[in-house]
Amino acid sequence: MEKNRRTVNCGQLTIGDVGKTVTLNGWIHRNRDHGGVHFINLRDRYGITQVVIDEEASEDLRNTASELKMEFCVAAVGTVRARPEGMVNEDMATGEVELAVSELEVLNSCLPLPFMVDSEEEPNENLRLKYRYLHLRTQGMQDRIKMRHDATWAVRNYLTDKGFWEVETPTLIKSTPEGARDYLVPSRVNPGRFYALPQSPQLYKQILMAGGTDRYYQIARCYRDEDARGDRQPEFTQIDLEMSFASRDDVLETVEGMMVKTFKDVLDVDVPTPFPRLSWQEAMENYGSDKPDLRFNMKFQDFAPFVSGSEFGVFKSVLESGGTVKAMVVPAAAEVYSRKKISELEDVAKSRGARGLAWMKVTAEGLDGGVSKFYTEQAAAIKNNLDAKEGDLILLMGSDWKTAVTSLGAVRVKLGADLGLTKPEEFKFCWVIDFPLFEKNEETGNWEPAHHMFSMPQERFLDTMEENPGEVLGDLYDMVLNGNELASGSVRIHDPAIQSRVFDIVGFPKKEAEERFGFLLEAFRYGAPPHAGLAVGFDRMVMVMAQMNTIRDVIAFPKNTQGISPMDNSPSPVDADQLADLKLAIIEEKQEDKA
RNA sequence: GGAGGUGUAGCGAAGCUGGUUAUCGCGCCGGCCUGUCAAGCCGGAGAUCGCGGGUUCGAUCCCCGUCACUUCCGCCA
Repeated sequence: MEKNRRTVNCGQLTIGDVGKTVTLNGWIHRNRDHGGVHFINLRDRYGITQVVIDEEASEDLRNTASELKMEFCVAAVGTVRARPEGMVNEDMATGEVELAVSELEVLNSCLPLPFMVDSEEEPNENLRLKYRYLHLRTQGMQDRIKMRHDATWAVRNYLTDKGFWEVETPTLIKSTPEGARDYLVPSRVNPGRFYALPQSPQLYKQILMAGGTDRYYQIARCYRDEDARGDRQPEFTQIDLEMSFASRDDVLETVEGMMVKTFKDVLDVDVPTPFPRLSWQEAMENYGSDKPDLRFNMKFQDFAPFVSGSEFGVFKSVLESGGTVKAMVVPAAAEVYSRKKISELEDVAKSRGARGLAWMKVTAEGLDGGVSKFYTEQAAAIKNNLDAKEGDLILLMGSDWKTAVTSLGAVRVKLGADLGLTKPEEFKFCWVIDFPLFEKNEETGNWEPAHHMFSMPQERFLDTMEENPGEVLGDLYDMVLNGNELASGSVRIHDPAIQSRVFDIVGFPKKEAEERFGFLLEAFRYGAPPHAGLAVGFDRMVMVMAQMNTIRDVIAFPKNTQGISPMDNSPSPVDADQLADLKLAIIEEKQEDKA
């Protein structure tokens, strides 16, 4: 390699380099053999340079050139020359020049490709993952991997400027079964015992606060053994941070600044601050989601005032049983949405537990179609009250509150996509705050932490939180971007007395608490400072920045939805010896079809 | 665990209501070609239509089952 090592890269030659003798290393991107003259587009990470083997070239050289195939890795030595008049390629950074080759060395050949590295058409995802090294060569992946790097760089710069220290925390930790399932790692030295991979560095970062670190961050890998989605896979990356003596607003402002800096540095996009703040209640009432997509409006409105004056019984009984009836006006959708398409929307609502989806279309005269016949008398009032205009579609949802808003919320999301209201190049941040601290488990009737047990109840609930846990709001906050939950955090409990009361409310035995995270509780008894923090889903953030639909497109080596890596075929069985070392045995699943 | 979608040469797709020699583009192989840049022209190879069963005179097409991928629900402190 020493001999034909590159002296320049494939993206840097310009007209000013004409006459120089240089060496390029790269891949055969395109190969155009005209019989006489032979053109090669040589590609590396930095760009593409046209390499020319002239007719006058030596037989040796011409033979070598004719052997070249797609994605061969080669070294080309030659002289930079200006392209002939009229032959300049305006679309190439190096389009004014070309390399007249004097020596060509094949550094490595390439098998026939399973798919075209340069194609407009992407092969299916499984193939992309199997041959990840090839897919990583594509411009799209190169751009996204760079974007991801740029984003980490911006984040590290910003947080360092703000006085944060990056501290690593263990990845072999104690298993804490609440929350997501843990990935377990057996201990050979301590047979029968297991480490867990961290779902987040939560406990450690709080202890860092107790340890006087004051401001901590970490670009941390986290692991959760749950089924994958487009925005979720077994291992993912968080920008985890925590601040001592900080209020909620300190954290929100710090993170807003981090987003501003990151979007500016990486995309040259100016993100306006402060981000709008919605209470969880508002988000649910208006958008039916705790991660509302604010790129389009279509807020829900209360339809209850029109229910009693109508013969439509379904909504009446909903209200009588304490439920909610919501209306959503879809602008200019009456024409586009046929019965069939509305029934598709209804299916979405049903998948979220709704019994149905009522609708009517707004005409110049009044209301038409669907359930409109029940509301003819109130048509004018409805139009006026809901601010619905001719050609609009009104969707109505009646159910218990939670089902009503969440199912209509799902419909809203689908409409946003179908109507082209969710432009990927638009970035609408918001904060969702004031989450309930406790949720009732409908099956057991017990109170459970909505986030985790270390989040602080808001001060006004402190005296009375035992009386009605369901009404207690926590100092919790989520950052939402374009309908994606991008970050989540809270002000933490640092007072052992309050912590103990929270454990009591969720019925978490003191003994068990001491066993699981006694070390944290103990730390709090040694003058731990008040602190607050949050974690940003880094993969999701880069996904939105790169305008992709799945985090797998911004992760170099992702797993598929089955948790499998098609490239290296993990997870895989292990040798009996390995299991024996760990004192583990595999339980074979029973064949149930034997009768 | 559940619901939907997809599965046709190496890749991306077409194949409408059952009858085709299973089509097209890219790639691959061979040949021609002095200025291309998604080069062009001529020729060629390459497909048990995911797999298994069924209906039918006949199935890529219809039905059932199954597998893989994917989207969503459940799950994700």
